[in-house]
Amino acid sequence: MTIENVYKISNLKKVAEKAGVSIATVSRVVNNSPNVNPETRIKIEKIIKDLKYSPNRVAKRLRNRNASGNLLGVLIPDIQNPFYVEVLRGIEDIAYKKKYALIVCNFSQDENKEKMYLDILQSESVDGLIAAPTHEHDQKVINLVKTGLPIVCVDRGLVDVDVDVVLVENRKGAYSAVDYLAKKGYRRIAYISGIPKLPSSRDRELGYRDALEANKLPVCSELIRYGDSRHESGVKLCAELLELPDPPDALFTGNNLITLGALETIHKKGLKIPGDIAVLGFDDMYWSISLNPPLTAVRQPAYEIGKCAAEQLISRITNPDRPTSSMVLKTELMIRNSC
Amino acid sequence: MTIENVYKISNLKKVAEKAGVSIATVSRVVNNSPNVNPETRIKIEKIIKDLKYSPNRVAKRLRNRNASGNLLGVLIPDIQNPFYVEVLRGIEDIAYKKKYALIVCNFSQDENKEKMYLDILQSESVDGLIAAPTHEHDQKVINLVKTGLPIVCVDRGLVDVDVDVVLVENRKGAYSAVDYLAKKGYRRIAYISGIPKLPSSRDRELGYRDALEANKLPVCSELIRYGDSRHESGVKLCAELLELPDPPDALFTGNNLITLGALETIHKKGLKIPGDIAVLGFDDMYWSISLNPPLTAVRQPAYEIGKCAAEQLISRITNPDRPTSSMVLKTELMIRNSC
DNA sequence: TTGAAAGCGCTAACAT
DNA sequence: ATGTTAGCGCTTTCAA
Repeated sequence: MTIENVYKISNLKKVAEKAGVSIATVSRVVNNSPNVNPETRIKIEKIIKDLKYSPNRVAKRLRNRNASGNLLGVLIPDIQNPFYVEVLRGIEDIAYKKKYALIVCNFSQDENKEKMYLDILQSESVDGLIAAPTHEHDQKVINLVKTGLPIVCVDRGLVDVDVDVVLVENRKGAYSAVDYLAKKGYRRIAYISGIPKLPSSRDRELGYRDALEANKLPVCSELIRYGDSRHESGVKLCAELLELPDPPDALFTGNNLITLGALETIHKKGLKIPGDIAVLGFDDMYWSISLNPPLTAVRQPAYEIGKCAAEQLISRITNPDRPTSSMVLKTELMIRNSC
Repeated sequence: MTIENVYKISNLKKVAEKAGVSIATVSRVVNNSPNVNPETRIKIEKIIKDLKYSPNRVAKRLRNRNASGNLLGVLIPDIQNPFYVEVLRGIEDIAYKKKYALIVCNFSQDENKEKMYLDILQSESVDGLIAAPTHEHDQKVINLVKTGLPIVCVDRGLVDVDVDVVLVENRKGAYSAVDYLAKKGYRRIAYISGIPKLPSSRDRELGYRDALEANKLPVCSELIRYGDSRHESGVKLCAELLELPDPPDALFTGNNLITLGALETIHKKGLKIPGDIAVLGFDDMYWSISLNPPLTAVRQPAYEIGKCAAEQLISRITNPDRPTSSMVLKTELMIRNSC
């Protein structure tokens, strides 16, 4: 393998020189413009191969700020959360298929990072953005939508602005979970909520309340706890619940990180699941079945959420005047042995 | 259209016009060049703020292909593996601190994707790359190193080429695990390896064999199984092991995905841990303690790996002539209740 | 069918 | 201290 084969720094000019044509013609060949003499095309294509020419994405984007640079931004609140990883996988697969590259930005729930990444994404002239904003009033994302940049929100929408969004039926999903618990005979069903300012958390709480009511079970405010969406709040709030004079006999956790935290507490106390306390989590994980006992959970179709979002986004980029739409995907109760 | 005009991004020219100076002067202000009149600077800074000017990263990179565009590439084999997520977190934190943006590319063990992302990264003129190559002979990454692009490898090195690398003591880590098992009295200790062509897998196997020998335990080939690094191979190979005429009394799993798969099989068979079979996994996870029983595991300092790699990379970018180095980080045995 | 040239936004060498 | 300008690699009129 010679050095020339390894270095890959050729550009339009070099190809043009070698072919004895202008860079415009080479550009036309590269971009499959019809107005090229077939013979010229063949000759140039060969040289392109020889020189291992491949277009410089940066120059292309600089030139065509408003055409497609085949670059999408993805803004993720917490890459440690397997839910978002799964969403990302869905996005990646569609992007790969449609030849888009991704700039993935994880802001770890840090609004300063979020702002920085949003600025970078804009500065990089991405063609579009898939984002899970920190909340419905996330002004930074709202402003970006107002610039006209194609954006699709996942998991939560945005207030005061028209934007494509992909959601799941949080309320119904929570209802099905708590209803299942109630029908199984559990009477004191607790709920640990994720960040309460997220619409998804509120909707899940609504579903929880609906199901309690439908099953003629009282809503006890001491059985509802509000955390952030971190592992630690699951640990702590579950402990509080368990130390209640009249502790719950079942626990519905608002998201997977909270579930994991709650499990930690339950195991630490040596409690049996579901004997001492039943557990049902919102968010399934590919290894929920590896838990002991395997966890019953409300599955969000995370991979599909990612796919849909990417498809929506690319469709909007292609056709910016299409009216905004919101997709709502169904959840599924994965029944295993934790309740 | 009007909306787009309102939020139109400003550039050097606009700032220069409004300030009545040349774009060069504005550029000097932006880049903190000393050669600018303090009064001019103040005036320009105000206008920059008013116009919400921020430099266009794409133009900057095109212009300075070899200077710093403050952009790093990260190539990850499997974002579903919590180990890499943790590494990524370490990289992110350093990058954020040093004002580098990241293009994160997950190729999901797909070599075609890997190739595409490598091409994209190069085409995007990243300043440097942190990569976990598919294996030591990964020609695509080797070629990239040969182009002179600053690269740091994590988790595995590269053969035939001089490159910075950040590793952990795989052999020692595995030794400590299996030695612990042996000292606890387990006699038939099985090992499920990850992809055997990875140096890390081989080193862990070496550590396993060392420990067996040191404890005067025979090495039984039927107790060593080779998988890929996926969940499914843990499921399947663990089942094979358990169906042996003389099944193992302890299981050492080569990475976290395999551990999860093995756990799934063990629970499905209704076996007790550690009574029926002890389990010790390579790779700790932040929720290992949420498992039942909490998992004893060899902790790799994944976050630190990411931090070190990012620091190494930035240092190499700053000083390309520094000799290559390899860092080896220590592992830690996290003793819990699964053995 | 092809080429010449402008220009995307920026930096830096050179000039003033 | 400040301005002028070439050029990074590309696409796209406009001309020929």
